[in-house]
Amino acid sequence: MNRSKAQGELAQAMPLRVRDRIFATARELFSRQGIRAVGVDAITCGAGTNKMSFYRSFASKDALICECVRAQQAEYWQWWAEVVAPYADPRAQIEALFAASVRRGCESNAAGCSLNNAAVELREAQHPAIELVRAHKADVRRRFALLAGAAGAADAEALGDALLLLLEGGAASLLTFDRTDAPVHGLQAAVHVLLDAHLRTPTRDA
Amino acid sequence: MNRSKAQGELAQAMPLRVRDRIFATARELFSRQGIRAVGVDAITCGAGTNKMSFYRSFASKDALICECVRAQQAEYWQWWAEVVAPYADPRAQIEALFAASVRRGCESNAAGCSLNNAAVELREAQHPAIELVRAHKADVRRRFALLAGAAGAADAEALGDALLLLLEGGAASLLTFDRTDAPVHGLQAAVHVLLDAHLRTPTRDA
DNA sequence: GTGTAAAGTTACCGACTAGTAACATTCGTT
DNA sequence: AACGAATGTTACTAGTCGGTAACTTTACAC
Repeated sequence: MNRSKAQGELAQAMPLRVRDRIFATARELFSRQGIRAVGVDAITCGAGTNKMSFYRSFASKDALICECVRAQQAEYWQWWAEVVAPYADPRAQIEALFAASVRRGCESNAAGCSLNNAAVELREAQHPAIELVRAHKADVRRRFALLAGAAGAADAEALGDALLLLLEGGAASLLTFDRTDAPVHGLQAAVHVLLDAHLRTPTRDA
Repeated sequence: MNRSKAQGELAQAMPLRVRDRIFATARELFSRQGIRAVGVDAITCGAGTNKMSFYRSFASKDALICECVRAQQAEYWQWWAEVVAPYADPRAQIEALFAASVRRGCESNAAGCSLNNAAVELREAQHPAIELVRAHKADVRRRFALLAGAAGAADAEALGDALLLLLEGGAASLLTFDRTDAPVHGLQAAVHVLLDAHLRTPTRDA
């Protein structure tokens, strides 16, 4: 009856509470195999428990999905804050974000942006998780525009959007390219060019 | 018994042959609702026919998916050729491709790149369609590098990859942003900056 | 030890899925 | 008229899915 028996391949060194084990397993499986491809049974089995315990912790699979999206979003902003923290210069912060993003993307098992993937898998329905993803992406866009403005860009929205496009493109490129030579490795160089163009002569003729 | 009876909402003004109607309906539904979300019954019903006729025309749903991907790929290159045709200058061709891409993305009902969406929905399995998507994306990357080289870029791979990243990012941005103000509208400006940076002083010091 | 809360077990429901068998019908060609 | 190919119709299999009911077992607190 010990939890460490071999039934849950993912259940080793996991949080004690069943709910947390289910949640961690779900995030892992969702990101690796996709939301629609992973059933409730697969999650509970992977967490070393059973379906009834699942429905005692979550109202439905959809509710679990929403919670996964919220967690992803929270961790993203935490990651952002940590990456940005060592730098005071906005331009340095931007470059650090992209450097860390390339690292993160290539190290992760997941392909692409898990929030975008969720949006793809859950479209057509007005699935509640999609609104969360939309709101998050709008937040990221706003943050990039703020950073671009702080860096001194004349057109902060334009620079911010260009950066966002590159970031999304980098994640998307990991969907179909081998991470060892994916186009995402050209991200930083492209960002550098964009920053140079938008931030040149910051306080010359004003 | 006339095909024009109301059973197939999509079956009006469609090709005569059942196989073609099924194929057209499948592509429409796949791109709007997703591959996994659309069942064989929904396709055949939308095409104004039935499941048996489906399996007389296609070996399986997976085979149909592969054929849809192949068609998408073929139409993409045809679109590319038509967009590029009016221009002789490689840089003008690149800019035309992005201008047309923004137009295409904002006019289309589909959100994002349908091939990327397929890769998201069919991952985990070594689904045959995914190899087609991979190969196609590698082709696009190669074509961009060739174009960048023809335009006179010192580092054609770098410019080509940067362009590919922007293109993919533009498509991805349509997944979660309203197409009226999605970041994709900044695509051409960003491309212009990148081209200027990579193509400046083309034959000066060589 | 006893009570209580968390978790495990088994069995089930209804809906949906891809795919098939057997048969009936339409339609164009000759 | 007749033939054959394409298509429609109905019914079915077997599996999976999300979700639930009723009950049993564990573990911890007092």
